[in-house]
Amino acid sequence: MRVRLQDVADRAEVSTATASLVLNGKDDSISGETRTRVRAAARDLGYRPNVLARSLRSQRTRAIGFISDEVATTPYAGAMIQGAQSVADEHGYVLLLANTDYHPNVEQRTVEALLDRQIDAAIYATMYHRIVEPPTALGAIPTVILDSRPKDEAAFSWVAPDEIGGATAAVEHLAKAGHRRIAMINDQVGPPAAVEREIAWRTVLEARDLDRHPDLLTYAATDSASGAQAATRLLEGENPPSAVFCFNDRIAAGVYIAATRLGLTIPRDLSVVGYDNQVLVAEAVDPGLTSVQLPHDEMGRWAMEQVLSLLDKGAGLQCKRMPCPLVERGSVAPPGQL
Amino acid sequence: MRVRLQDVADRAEVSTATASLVLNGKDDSISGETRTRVRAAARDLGYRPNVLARSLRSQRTRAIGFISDEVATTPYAGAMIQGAQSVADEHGYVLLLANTDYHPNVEQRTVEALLDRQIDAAIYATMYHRIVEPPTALGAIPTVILDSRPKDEAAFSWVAPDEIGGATAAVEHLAKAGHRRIAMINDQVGPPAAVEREIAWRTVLEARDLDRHPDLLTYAATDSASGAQAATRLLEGENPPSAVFCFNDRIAAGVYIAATRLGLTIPRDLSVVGYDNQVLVAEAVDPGLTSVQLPHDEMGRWAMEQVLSLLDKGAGLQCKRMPCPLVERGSVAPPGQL
DNA sequence: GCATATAACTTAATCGGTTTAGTAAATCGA
DNA sequence: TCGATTTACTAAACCGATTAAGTTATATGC
Repeated sequence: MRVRLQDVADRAEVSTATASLVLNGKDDSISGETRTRVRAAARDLGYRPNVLARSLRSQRTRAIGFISDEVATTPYAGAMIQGAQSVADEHGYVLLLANTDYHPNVEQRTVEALLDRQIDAAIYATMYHRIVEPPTALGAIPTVILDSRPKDEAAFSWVAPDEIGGATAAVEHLAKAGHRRIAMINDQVGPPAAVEREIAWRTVLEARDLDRHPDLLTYAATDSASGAQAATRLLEGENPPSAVFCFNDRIAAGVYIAATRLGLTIPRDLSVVGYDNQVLVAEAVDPGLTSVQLPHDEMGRWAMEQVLSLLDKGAGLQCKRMPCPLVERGSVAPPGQL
Repeated sequence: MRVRLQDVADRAEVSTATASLVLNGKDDSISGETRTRVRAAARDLGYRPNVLARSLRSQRTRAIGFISDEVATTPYAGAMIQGAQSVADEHGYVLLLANTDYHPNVEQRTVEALLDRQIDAAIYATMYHRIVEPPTALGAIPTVILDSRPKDEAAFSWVAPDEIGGATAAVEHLAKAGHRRIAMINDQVGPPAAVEREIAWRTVLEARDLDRHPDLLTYAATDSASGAQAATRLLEGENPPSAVFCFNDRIAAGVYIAATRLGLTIPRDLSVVGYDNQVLVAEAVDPGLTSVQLPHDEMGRWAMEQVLSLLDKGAGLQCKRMPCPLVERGSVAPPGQL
């Protein structure tokens, strides 16, 4: 059986009230002699407070619900949990995990289960950047949206990747290398990330007055096989690009496959930039893939920090676009003389 | 303010005792009329029990601590959390996350924080298969080890990948394709997974009386660049293999890179099998990499099921080697005439 | 007709803390 | 010297449930 405050109080020959006051540092009116006696008793017995009991009384659990659609889809998205978890830990908070499985009923049930456990606040996370509408039950507690944007942007604090910035950096990087025919292979499903990256791509083409032939934009599913198909279309077309900006690294891997099959060498004959900076993919290809990094860890940390400042300081809502840095490897070179 | 049992009782004009009995189905001695009144009141008010209060009284929180060294290293290891989480969810349990950061002090602190919250049991997980010694504090509650083996194998329930089975399947697959010179590139650090996979490789070579030249075994760090170096050594040596079994997919990706640079085509000139079945890597290369899958999701589920049966049925300790199935893609063919 | 069993509740203790209000003794001021 | 503070504690309420032990009215047995 665990040691209770009562046991400490007994050993120090004081009441539980006194023991509690001492151990919580509210001991202005406790004599020094008693203080040391209580502390010694607690130490000797190895006393640890029962957080449940304390929470029941104080109406604060120091637990944060981490609700996400799933944990494991995108490999490095776990870094968001990691980031959030470590900030929570630094402040003596704990993370309660829950999944929605992309299903409103499950979500409803799961959010209620967390609220039943009296979580102080919640992080509503998604494994990829999209537009979400958190369940109304979460209105009862501070909630921060992680890696997505709420339908009503003014109702929540949120953090999402700066897709425009990341994609702009990628395309600028290609343009600065001298490319004038920069194609894009985008996600055919068209999530917000795809829309924004496409806007950025188009904007750079216009700003620098590069080739804007409609053939330069094509779509694929987000796997390497589809990426290879799309790249083949581009490269065998009438106006093949000298560089390709891809929605993600898997598509970019497909571009490598297509290029090799067509006898093209990267980066001599074709430059490629991906998105996500999935190290596993980016380093599995030769030469390494230059890619834009999604700041999962930073977003997770930011979200938790925002949660805590909503809780502690009663701060106001905030939203943040987290920068997506370009990670250079070997897949970009000046255009050749094809 | 949340609706309390007291509010329900008031509305139904009964005591909280009666309300509690009705809502928990222990209503043998409650009249049908009262039953419906209480249930209606609960429904009308949207009553949800305070799990904290219930747990304090019942001494069971239905919370399981999930302690791991880190969350996000190996991309798909998050599938372990996912597996554990979904089983927990099915049984009305919740997961409390904690990290050890591979640091004994952090581990100590973090485990105590979980115990202070009165978790019913714990899963002690690692992001790769190794030998662990969980903190003694965990002796107080049922604990299952996930993706590792305890130093004292009889002291805990545990589940780890069946490395021998997986590696045997991989090497047998190559042997059955007709290869007699099957090399292995193993992890130079030598974790248990590496030791066991090497034993399996050697055993198949002996059982089938294949070439066992010492040059056929070499070591690398577990990234593609090191894999490429090791593969180059093998392929430029005096007795190049016709097939390579790699410790993991990243090394295998390096083998592709080396092969291509040496003008060899996979699988015509060289067959390759990896380990981990990291889809991102396996599909980023051309042809797709045949690989052995680590059963993260299944192990996570098994661990949680074991935890629950220790809790509910007071079952005994168990340990389990989870099968690692071979996933065939296009990197294996009969040996050529080199 | 009276003790006893049963039905249908309620009272109050309990889980393990925190905190407000209160008390007794020591100290102070005039 | 006596009321007013101050010091150093403690008693008891409280958080929101669960549950063992009563309580009251009605039904049953003989």
